[in-house]
Amino acid sequence: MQDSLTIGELSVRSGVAPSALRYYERLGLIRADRTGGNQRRYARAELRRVAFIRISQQVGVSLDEIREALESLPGGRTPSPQDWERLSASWRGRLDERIRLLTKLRDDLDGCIGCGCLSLQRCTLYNPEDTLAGEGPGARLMLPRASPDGE
Amino acid sequence: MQDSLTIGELSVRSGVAPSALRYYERLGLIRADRTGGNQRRYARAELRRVAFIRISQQVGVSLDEIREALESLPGGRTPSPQDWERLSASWRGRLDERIRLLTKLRDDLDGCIGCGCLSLQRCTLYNPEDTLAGEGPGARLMLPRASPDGE
DNA sequence: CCTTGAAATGAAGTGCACTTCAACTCACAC
DNA sequence: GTGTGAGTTGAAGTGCACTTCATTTCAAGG
Repeated sequence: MQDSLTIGELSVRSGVAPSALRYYERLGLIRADRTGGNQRRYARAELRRVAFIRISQQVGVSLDEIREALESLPGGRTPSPQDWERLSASWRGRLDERIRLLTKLRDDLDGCIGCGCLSLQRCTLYNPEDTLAGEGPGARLMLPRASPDGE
Repeated sequence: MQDSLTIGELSVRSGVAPSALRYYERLGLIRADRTGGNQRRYARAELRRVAFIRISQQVGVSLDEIREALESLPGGRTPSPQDWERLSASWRGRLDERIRLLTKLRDDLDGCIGCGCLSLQRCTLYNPEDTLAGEGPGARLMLPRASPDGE
């Protein structure tokens, strides 16, 4: 059991494609040493970073924000469980918020199925102030949303 | 109060940019009549379609699937409340599933914050069988995920 | 040594959901 | 009738998260 992993090994063990790992490195999310022949060798601690990245993505965080979070880890030493705890906890509010909005949407959808409204009137389903912003992909430059009014 | 809307009016009342409305039309999600001068005029019923599109997006459905759903609406007559109810209900399972996965992620994150694991070992956070597939954007062609193993 | 599978690189491509741009035409109030 | 804001089009651009490709180099076993 060596103390470093090739990109192929890290890929298999993390479930992340080699191309994605190289991409993460370009973005500064993970790092690797190089062999004399210029091949990447990952310290075992990188496995945790990759795990953190994938979990964070499920929470709906962008790679750029994940990078910022990872930059707050201590340099020099291997991050402790407490370090990871702090990072994970920082997504907690976001996760709660997403769950809350989605649950609201579900409940409202129930209500609206009952009344069959689905109009833009005052239906709680269609409230831009309270929307799942950044949920999907799509262009980032959006016109400021006008408030919808009655049908 | 006229019975048709210009693209600007539909945009303001739906909160969707004109460019997005044209895009939806190209994809076959909405339709418009044309004036003699080739300008779009939307029937009021299109407002409901746009509302349905935006709500569906919040549920995490792609425009392509939304198009398929909308195609199941009756042609010829204006869709009834029951028609919309049926469509909305068809997203319900998906919404439930998303909420379930996110909630699981939250609970597991709590547990893992306690134990500080965040490894790829057997942490329930990192289970590809039970992932929020299709949550983010990103390329569609993904390598089949290898099962992650212990650190 | 030689072969063979793995790895390296940069550039380009993919998919989604749009937006932006340029050049032009409409519709309507005055 | 004229000006002005709103609308039209196709083509190209944007942002994110990657993948694919072609070409070349490495590493390790036999």
